[in-house]
Amino acid sequence: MMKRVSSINDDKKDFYQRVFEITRLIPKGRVTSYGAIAKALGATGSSRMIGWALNGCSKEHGVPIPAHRVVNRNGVLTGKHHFNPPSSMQKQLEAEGIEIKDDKVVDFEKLFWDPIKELSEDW
DNA sequence: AATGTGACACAAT
DNA sequence: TATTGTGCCACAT
Repeated sequence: MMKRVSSINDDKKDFYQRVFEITRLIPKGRVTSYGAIAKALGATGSSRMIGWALNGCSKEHGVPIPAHRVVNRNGVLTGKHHFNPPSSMQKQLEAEGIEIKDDKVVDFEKLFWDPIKELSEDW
């Protein structure tokens, strides 16, 4: 019988879990975008859901979710207002060596970490 | 049940 | 290049 593989699962419930997994996989000092994660999950165009999922990450105690490494496709820290304090997002990024200028990630393209590219190795 | 909102992204203007 | 409108899907009221 088919035991559910972690990679292939249509349960919506796992969608959030999937987002957490990928977010957790973001290497230190790197960033990714909501759209990239959505695409990696096969939910292209549903990038807004990523934000919703991450919104609950704060409540997922026990597993640290580096949500601060997720920004929009423009490299802007759009979700900083959901941190407390909001400035902590930039602070954490800077602590990892990421430079922030005007709420934007410097060299975003260079620091961008594509989940699909990484996941395609094993998945 | 319907409507509005949201941590986005893309096309058109 | 910047703004605006539309699509997307889940959740709150």
